[in-house]
Amino acid sequence: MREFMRITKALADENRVRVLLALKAGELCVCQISEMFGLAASTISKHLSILYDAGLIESRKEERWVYYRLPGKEATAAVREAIDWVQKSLGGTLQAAEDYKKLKRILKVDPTTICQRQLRR
Amino acid sequence: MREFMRITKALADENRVRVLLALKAGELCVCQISEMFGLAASTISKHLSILYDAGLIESRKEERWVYYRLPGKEATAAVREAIDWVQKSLGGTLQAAEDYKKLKRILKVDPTTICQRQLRR
DNA sequence: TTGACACTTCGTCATTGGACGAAGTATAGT
DNA sequence: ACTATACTTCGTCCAATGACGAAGTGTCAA
Repeated sequence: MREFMRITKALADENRVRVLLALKAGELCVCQISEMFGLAASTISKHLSILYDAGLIESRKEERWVYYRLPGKEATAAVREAIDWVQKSLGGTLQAAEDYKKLKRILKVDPTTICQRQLRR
Repeated sequence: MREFMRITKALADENRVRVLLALKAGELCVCQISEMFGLAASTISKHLSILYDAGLIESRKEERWVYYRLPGKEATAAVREAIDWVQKSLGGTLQAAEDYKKLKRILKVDPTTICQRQLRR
């Protein structure tokens, strides 16, 4: 029950759901997600920690960056079903399409440039 | 997206999830649910309205009572999958078993008696 | 070793959410 | 018609949530 409620609470925020949808395309670092949503890095970091605590994402540290991704097969059934449900319900929506478009633009540039660009605002 | 978020927010409260589990056993009126959770009728009514707005339950008025139940086949895919996910993830938990036990005791008495009993506290 | 940078944690603030009781609505029984 | 009852709505309270910037941590480059 506790695990399940952590998942439902994690899914009860639109930005976090959009992160899950975006990660379908592959792993992303915090600054890329931050750029994508136009939210402060600290805000994104908090969202990611909530998704992480729910088991909905995994992370990997490489050099200066922390990359987040969807979990593999070691995920619990509840987690796998939650992610499938999100993808199935929203994968084809306008919001997902727009996010994906924006994401592609961000992925064209390497992380270093993206993150430096953020500082200039 | 809006429909989906209404569902996830509705599922982000433990009491509401427990209501969904309880409704697996059949339709229930507000006073029965109120008795089951030991919460004020107004609180339960609010919870039920949130589940209702998300499409996760339906209602039927009969005489003095309003009965709530899980939706039938006319429910959207997102709703059906959400309910299946809840049942599958939590149907076998201790919490669900305890709730079911308490529910059976409540269902033995007819609604009139239950609701009158509440007033005496 | 010093500075830049990616990220996290902390403190603050405004908003939302869940609880209650009181008041309002609708229906049944006398 | 009046009262009781089942539920909903409203107003209020406190706790939880999401946003931010500032400060802290760890890593890389000069």
